[in-house]
Amino acid sequence: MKNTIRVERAILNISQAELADRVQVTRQTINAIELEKYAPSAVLAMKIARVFGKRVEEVFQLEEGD
Amino acid sequence: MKNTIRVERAILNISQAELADRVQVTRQTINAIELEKYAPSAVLAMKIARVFGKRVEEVFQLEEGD
DNA sequence: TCTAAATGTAAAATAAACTTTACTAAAAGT
DNA sequence: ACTTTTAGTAAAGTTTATTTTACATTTAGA
Repeated sequence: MKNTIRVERAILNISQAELADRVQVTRQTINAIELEKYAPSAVLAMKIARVFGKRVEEVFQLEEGD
Repeated sequence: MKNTIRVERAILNISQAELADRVQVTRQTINAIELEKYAPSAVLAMKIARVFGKRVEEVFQLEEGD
């Protein structure tokens, strides 16, 4: 699954650690998702989208293999 | 996490098995999510919402504890 | 340049999602 | 009433997400 977390973070100008803090996960979890090492849970995806003031589908996009 | 899968299924008039089939999981997985025994992955949540022609946030809602 | 902040990474452990098989019960159709 | 479809459940197993600790690298600022 693709995502635009890096771009959204840049817009808000917040670090991975700051985002992690706001959605209550570790910094490593945000890093792994941002680098697409794995896909988040729906709960986490929704929290992240909410921080960015966007819909889940605007931040995360399904890919072929998903 | 709450969801309106049952209602959306009723609108489309499809069974849990039919939905499971369309999003490529087992019937038990749909049943468990529908009964809120656990929350789906983001990938699955997006596929389910897509079947219903709705946004993820329209089908799934974060709760206090999430 | 020196330092601090931010990011990338990795291994081991835990938790949570999902599968498989299988059985029960309810609901709907005939 | 009988049969079929749909839904609920459960235990054991596999896979994936997330945490923890820790260290290395890059970026930015003073």
